[in-house]
Amino acid sequence: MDALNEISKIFLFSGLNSKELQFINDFSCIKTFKKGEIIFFDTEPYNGFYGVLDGLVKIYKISNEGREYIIHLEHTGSTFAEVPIFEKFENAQTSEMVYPANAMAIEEKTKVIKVPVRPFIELIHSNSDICMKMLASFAKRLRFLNKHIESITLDDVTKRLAKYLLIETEKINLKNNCRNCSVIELNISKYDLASHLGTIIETLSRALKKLQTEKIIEVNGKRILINKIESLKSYTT
Amino acid sequence: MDALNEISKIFLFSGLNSKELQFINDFSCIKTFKKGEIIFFDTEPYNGFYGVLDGLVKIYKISNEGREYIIHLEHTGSTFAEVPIFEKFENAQTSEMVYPANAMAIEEKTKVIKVPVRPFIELIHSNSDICMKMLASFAKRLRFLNKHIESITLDDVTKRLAKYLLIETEKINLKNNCRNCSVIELNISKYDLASHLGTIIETLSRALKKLQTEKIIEVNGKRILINKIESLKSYTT
DNA sequence: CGTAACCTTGATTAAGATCAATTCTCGTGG
DNA sequence: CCACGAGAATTGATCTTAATCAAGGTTACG
Repeated sequence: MDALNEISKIFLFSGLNSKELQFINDFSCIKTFKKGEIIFFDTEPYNGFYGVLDGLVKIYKISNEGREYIIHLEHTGSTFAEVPIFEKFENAQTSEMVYPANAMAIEEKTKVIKVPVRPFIELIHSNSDICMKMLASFAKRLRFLNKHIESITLDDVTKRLAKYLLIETEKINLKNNCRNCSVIELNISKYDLASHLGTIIETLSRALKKLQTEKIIEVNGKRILINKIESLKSYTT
Repeated sequence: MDALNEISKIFLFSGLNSKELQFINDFSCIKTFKKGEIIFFDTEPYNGFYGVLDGLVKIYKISNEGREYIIHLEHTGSTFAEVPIFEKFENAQTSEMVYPANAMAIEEKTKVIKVPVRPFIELIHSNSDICMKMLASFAKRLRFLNKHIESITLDDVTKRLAKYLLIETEKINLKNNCRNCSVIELNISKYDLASHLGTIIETLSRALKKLQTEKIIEVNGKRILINKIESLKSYTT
């Protein structure tokens, strides 16, 4: 695929003209990671943000006790690690910034683009549309995080799982343009799913079991069949 | 105080010239709330964001079971409920938007300014600086929420409390320009503090007790004396 | 003073983390 | 094609944390 075409897969860059895309392309670099490879650690000095061209990236933290939790899962088109750019803007503490979390490729051949800060700042000043897109993308993430906190604070694990399954079903329906597809193929390991739901694998396993014994879902490895979507929905209220 | 001068207390508007401030002033309205009064509910149709001119505002949600949790506490200078503006931008679902959470004044004579969406969008398009400020403010909030999730997922209540106390101490030191002020005067009720830490008042009470029996702090109503700030810090690691 | 809101303390319970033991799955090499 | 081994997932037993329930104490304020 043509490089500029590929870059425009990133939502943030999707409205740019070819000159602007070329500008991005000149300064950025594209790299492909194996499954399990680290893209950056939360100790590395910050020097640019990333966009997912293909594959799947997990953004996560690890506690002192060694427990991991996943903040975000980033799919094709998403950008990540853009927040520090604008903290720089406010603080001008350019030197001592580090990445805010760890990032790992969790699909084979995950392809990302790395955009350095300086040229991007230039671009953003010359193009107010990209600024608005950035705001929209931040707004979306803020909304997501608020929902996530709400869920972690107020819901038990089974409820959180039910919410996750419904969101995934929604996504699949949207992608396949069907209204009641009922099979979810997990694209992440159960270990990662647990950590994304703010729990551990054993507890996730029991939650899945619970929904299964209630005949709401059927689990078969990474394939989850939704039997009673209405029951699942009533779980989340 | 002069109205324009007052408006410029809002961080987002702090760099605007008097013409722009006048523009904001013409379209916005300023209102003062009593302690405990609701500013908006999460069911109301969305029609603008707010800035705190004076006092303290809690942004919170209530679960079906009636439990409350506080997402943010907004002080003078902060804006809140700006996220939907940019979701509108993306979705154009102008009609069906509601406020994302509830907002309540929790100090007497809390004074807020309400800015309607349309004029603000106009302003933001004509002034790229305000756009960058908005991005900086969103970035700050994203960072805060990520820390918050990390804390809720990985820390126990005492650790969360310790972190809160340290942040407050930091704020007070900054404000009073001293390096080791050791008395915190809580500006919120313990009920609100508990809900802000993602727990309930009884558990908070026990956590405070715990730190007190370890001689790390001394609690006297709303006044908390920090005895051993180093011990407190070591709690948070 | 009296009452309501706020806070503390104790006893009990429930959810989920931890620990430990298997079982399942799948890729690799013999 | 099968056997093996490693990582992934399940299951059970136990323990810890914090929520819930209940009672009593404090404070503020009319």
